[in-house]
Amino acid sequence: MKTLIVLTGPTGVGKTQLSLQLARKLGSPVLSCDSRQMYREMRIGTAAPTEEQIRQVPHYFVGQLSIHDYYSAARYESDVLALTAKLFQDHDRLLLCGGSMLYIDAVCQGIDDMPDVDAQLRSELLQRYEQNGLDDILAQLRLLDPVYYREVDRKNPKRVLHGLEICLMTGRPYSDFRLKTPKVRDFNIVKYCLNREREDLYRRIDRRVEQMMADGLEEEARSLLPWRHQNALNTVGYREMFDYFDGKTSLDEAVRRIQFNTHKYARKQLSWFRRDPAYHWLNPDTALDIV
RNA sequence: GGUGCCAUAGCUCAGUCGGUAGAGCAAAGGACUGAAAAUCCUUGUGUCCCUGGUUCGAUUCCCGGUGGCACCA
Repeated sequence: MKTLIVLTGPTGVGKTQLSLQLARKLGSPVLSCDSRQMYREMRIGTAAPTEEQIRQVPHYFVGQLSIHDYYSAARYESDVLALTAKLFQDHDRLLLCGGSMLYIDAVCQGIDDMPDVDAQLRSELLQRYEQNGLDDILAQLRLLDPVYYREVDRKNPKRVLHGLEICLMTGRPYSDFRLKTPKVRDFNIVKYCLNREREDLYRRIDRRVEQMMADGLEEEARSLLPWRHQNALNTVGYREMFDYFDGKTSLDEAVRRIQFNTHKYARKQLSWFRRDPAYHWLNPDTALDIV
């Protein structure tokens, strides 16, 4: 039986470093699971693996997209499954490493079958929401899908909007598609989550942000400014720089806010991982012997 | 040395016409199925700088002290 080893943990905990060592030990490439390192224009601000690191160990799903491309957790699921089907032919164990929670779950449990969102419908609904407010959207969702209306977080525009999108696109209630039935994979999955003392983690994050600045985050962000409204750029490290370019903050403030927002993101990741009892929790400094 | 202003949550500050106080940020927890580094929800007891006075009652008013800032010498 083939095995997929999932290595995750909050941002800045040391996944990349460990994944290189583990991959070498396993003789596996790294299947990256980071929804932002996939964009080739965003190397510095996402702390993507360097060319040198990629030379040491082959990586998939790093820099394969442009910020202008549409992508989603569901596409990631099918891309990864297609790849593992191929790679498992001459590997017994493969390493999947990254911190994008939903993407990990998409691979491990699957995502219910549902049509891709139509870009035009999305922008129309978004405009309607901005003009008329969420109540207008909610009212229609209530008519078209009372089941989801009851369950959904009615204060969360993204959830509400997406529910209505699917209803309008398919003519069927969103809840008909949203079955939440876990898919069974034809390989084993072993899940590891790295963690550190909170203070230690934050210190590493803060230092990493300073390193990004030294590596040219400001220039990278400035070069992407014309496309700031692309979803890919709605990302910690870029938004704060855009605010700085707008004159809303000083550069020092922008850096501090990147650090704080990265702390927040790390906490959010931990809260997701804690919920999943399948994880084995590891200290990054002593984790090498798991394989 | 003189005068003025300030001293309240980890930080920046608001406020109490005298009845022991609240925002933003930080921090902490949670939700999460095609935008997910996104989006959304919850959590605020702190010698209100110190001593004394007035008062039933002072963080609030008054005297003095300490520290900071500004201006004048």
